[in-house]
This record gives sequence, C-alpha cells and structure tokens, in this order.
Amino acid sequence: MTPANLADTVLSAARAVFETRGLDVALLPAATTVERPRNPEHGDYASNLALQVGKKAGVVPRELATALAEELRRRAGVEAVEIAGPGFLNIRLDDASLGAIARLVVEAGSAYGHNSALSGEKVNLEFVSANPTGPIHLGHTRWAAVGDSLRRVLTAAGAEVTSEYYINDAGAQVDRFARSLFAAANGEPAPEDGYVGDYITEIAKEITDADPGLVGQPAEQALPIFLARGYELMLKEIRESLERFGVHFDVWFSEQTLHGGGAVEHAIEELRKQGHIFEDGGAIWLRTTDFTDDKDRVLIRSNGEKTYFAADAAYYINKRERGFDRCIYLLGADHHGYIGRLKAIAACAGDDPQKNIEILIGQLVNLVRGGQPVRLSKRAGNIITLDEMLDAVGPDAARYSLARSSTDSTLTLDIEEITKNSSDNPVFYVQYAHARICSLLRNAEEKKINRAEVYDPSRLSHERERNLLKTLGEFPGVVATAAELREPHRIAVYLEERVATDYHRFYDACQVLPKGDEPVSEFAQSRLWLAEATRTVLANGLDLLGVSAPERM
RNA sequence: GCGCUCGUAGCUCAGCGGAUAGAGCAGUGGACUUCUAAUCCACCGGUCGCAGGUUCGAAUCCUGCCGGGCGCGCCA
Repeated sequence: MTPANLADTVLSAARAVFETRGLDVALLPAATTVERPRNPEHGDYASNLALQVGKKAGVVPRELATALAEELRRRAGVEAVEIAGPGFLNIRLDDASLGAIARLVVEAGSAYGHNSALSGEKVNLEFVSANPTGPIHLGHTRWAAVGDSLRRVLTAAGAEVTSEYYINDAGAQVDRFARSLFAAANGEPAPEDGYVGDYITEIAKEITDADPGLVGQPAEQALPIFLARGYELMLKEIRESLERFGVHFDVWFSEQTLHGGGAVEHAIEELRKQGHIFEDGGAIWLRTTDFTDDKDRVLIRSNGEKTYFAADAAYYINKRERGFDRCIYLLGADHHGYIGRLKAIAACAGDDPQKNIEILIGQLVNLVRGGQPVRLSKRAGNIITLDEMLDAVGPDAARYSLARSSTDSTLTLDIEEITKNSSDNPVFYVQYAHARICSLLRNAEEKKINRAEVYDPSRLSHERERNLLKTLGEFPGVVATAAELREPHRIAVYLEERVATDYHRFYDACQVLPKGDEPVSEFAQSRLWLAEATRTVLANGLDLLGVSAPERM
C-alpha cells in the first residue's frame, strides 16, 4: 500500500464514520495525505484528519480520532492504529502491505514517480539566456542546472515542456563585444566600455586566422564582420559548454529576429487592441500601471528606437502565439524588478498573469575561496567559467552541488572545496548507493539467484527494510511536489537524505546473498526485489537532476 | 527613500501549520580475512535574527523592527 492509497483509505474510513454518526460528509476535504512521522514509535504513517475536521464538525478531535481508528483497523493491510496527542492517528501497516511497494516500483520501472498533474499543458521554460558576449560562468550555471532539472521534473509531471534560451543579440553590448574583438585583433587596448579576458583575444585570433586580411582594416568595414563571426563563435562555445554540462535547449531564440521581423510592431498592434497603448512626448508607451507595474514603460523611444522592453513584450506575445499555455521565466534575484512589468505585459495582452506567465526568482551564487569572498567581474576578466568548473569536478558533481539547494537561498560555494575536495560531494553518496546495488545484482546473477522467481513481500519485516520501503513509496509525492512548487532541489534532498541513507543502512544490517558456501537464505529473493526497487528510484531520481547513475565506482 | 528577497548548529544547507527542529562537512570515539568502508554506528554541537499576533499547535502564516543581498532609466 502506497501513502496515496493509505490516504484514500483514511478518507473513506472518515466518510463511513461521518455517515454512521449523521455528520455532514461535505465537511471532509476532497483529498488528504498521510505523513511519515519522524519518531518511529508513531507508526509507519500518521494522519491529522481528525484534528483538521473535528472542530468544523463539532466533534472533539480525539473522539473523532477514536471512531476513525476503529473503522481503520477493519481495513485490509492496516495492522494497528493508535491515537496520540490531540488526535493524531498513528498507523502501522502489515509487512505484506508495505512490502508490496517494492513490486510496484520494479514493475513501473523508469515510469515510477511520474504523474499526470500537468498533462496537456504546453510549457515554455526560459532560463540562462546569458548575453552572447562572454563564456557561461558560475553566475549563470545555477540556472542551467536548476532550469534543466525543472524541465525534467515538469516533464515527469506530464507537461509538454520546451526549454528555451533567449539570445540578447540586438543591443549595445554586442557592439561593445565587436569593438573589443576588433581592438584585440589589432593589438590595441580594450575599449573603455569593452570586454576583457583571454576569451576575447582567443576569439579575435580565431577570426583573423580564418581571414588575415581583416587586420588593419578600418572599423566601418571590419566591425560588422567581427560582430557576426564573434557572435557565432561565442554562441557555439556557450552551446558546447551547456551540452557538456548536460543542459539541453530545444529553442535558441534570437532577439534580433524580433526586431527585424516585425514582431515588435505586431505586438504593439495586439496591445493596442487591448487598449493599453498611448503616446507621450513622441514615444509609444505601454500602460503597465493598469496592472502590476509601478510605472509605465516605453516601447518606442521618441527617436524611433525600440526599447529592450518592447522586445520583451514581443517575445512574450510570440511565445503565446506559438501555443504555450504557461511561460515560465527563471531569473536571478538581480532581475526581480522585472516581475511587475513582465506580469503586466501578460495582463495588457489580455492574458491571466496568474496562470499564463510565471516568474521564478532565484538568489545569486556567492563565491568564496578558502573562506575569503571573491568578487567576479566579466570586465575585470576574473570570471570562473562553466568549462573551468567542469574541468575541475565533472558535470555530475557540478550539477548536483548547484541543484541540491533551494533557489530561495543564496548559495555560497567555496572554490577550494568544490575543486580540491570533490570526493566530499554528496552526489557520490547517492551514486555509490546505485553502484553498490548494481554490484549486488551482478553478484546475484553470477550465483544464479534469480530475483524474478519469488517475491514474498511479507519477508521484508526488518526495521531497515520497512524504512526503505516507506521511503521508496514517497517518491511519486516528492516528484509531484517538486513539479508543483517548481523546486527540483527536493529530488536531491530526498535521494540523499532518504533513499541513499536508508539503502546504505539496510545494506549494512541485512545480508542479501549467501556468504561463501552457505545456502541461499529465505530472504534473498525478496531483498533483491527491494534492491532493484531502490535502484529504480535512484536512477529515476538522478535522471531528474541530470546526473548519471553509474553501475560501478 | 520606496520595493523585492534572505536570516536555522563552527561551516554549507534541508524542513509547502504538526509530535523531542534534521543532514553533510568540521571535531571525538567505535565497526572491514565474508554481498563495494565513496559505507555503517555512537558522541559533541541550536534563545530557528528580535518582538508581538493568528490557533488545539508556528522555523513555517500575518505585522513591526534589526541585519545581509538586490532592484528602482525614452540603458541593455
């Protein structure tokens, strides 16, 4: 019996109690949940339903709990029910009922943990979107790891997700980039407002190696070429770094295509139809203060130039016209000021800003080296790139350390810790559990012990077996919550603190295969089922994080 | 000044109103001739920033204050 099944059972028992007592069944919630108590003396699962509805129904919670307990004890699979505190129900399942989880997991395989909460929803998930004027660095990397994991989690919840990277290739910063390349190619110092760093000289060299005639050319002729070629090379490098990181984007969307293709004009027309466009001082404005913005925003400046905001509006409208029900933006905390105006764009376009647009703000990453703060600056050229991090620790450790904590908290990474002491990374604790199971399954095969022959769920009665079973049963709930709250770090916390821990503890206490010449124990088959079920959950969970599940370590 | 956000063990972080607030690292002490010791077990470590409020119950929700980060252009 899974926690979801048990919750349904508790609810149906409550209905029975309400009916026999003549209480209003409508007071019961549509759904309830059971919790796993921290204290093992409080049973396998606990329900607080009596506490939640007792008062509403005019019954003392403990009295309601007593009646509920009596009813629950009659249900199949329930071994014992106790009432505790103000009205908690502490429920213990029998071994066979709990053990059934392992079979369920193994049979579901790679689909275990998936759900259909978001099925039918077309989601556009935009993240990273770093300017194509420099390599991907640690500041962007958190969103790459979290965003890609969120893509996987939402997909597991049934959504049809398109991951998208918005390329800011239309503004002044790409001109600065081109002038920086031009200067480097001609051996001149970087322009005042330009970009510095080895990557500038490397890209400049790559361009001039392919076309030596560019050196010494006047700026008017050379700059467009440096811009086009540099942009192309930079984007290629960004794309390769992200692919190496295991982060995939379905769509690379160029801002230029909005400006050149009439998309901004089209967006202004759409917004005008909704009645939120006005002119003032020769500029065209969007009255975002009709909704959730603190000031109105200019779309077309009085000199006729389109603003960045105009592109934002056009981009949003473009996404909606491509059929996305939900446009999710993953932004760093330094962009939180955009929430109001982006939401207002959706509202001005006649959409529901609560549903069609969603802006997730994540706190930034702080870097320290040996405890001392490190200030990174692209201008100063001391940035730490994604590639450098990958060279130092590899994609698994990098992704895991960035994806395991909530984006609500500023993450402090110590460069010394992650580069020197990578074996301390908890990702290896999780991966090791998976590799250990694979080794066990290989040994079983060698000893010709076939898991599939027998599965007796009531054999798994050891406390550590029961704990592991309960943990495996939680996975679908963890995935569902991670999807609902857009918090993929919950997967990592669960794998690390629950699954891997409970497996290692089980492994320590429960021998599976015979030692030496001993006969095969009565537990072997059932424990192999449990091991395979655990392996399935670890593999599925690691996949949601974009981390590999190695068979050997 | 206005707004957003964060504040939990020495450090890095969990904890979508539930019972005695958890984990890793660091520190101390144990467990490998036997399925992978990248493991397990025990100990040490807390006024959940502060003060009120909401209620059967608050680290969690609300208000105020203190402290850190960030944002407030016809810039991109």
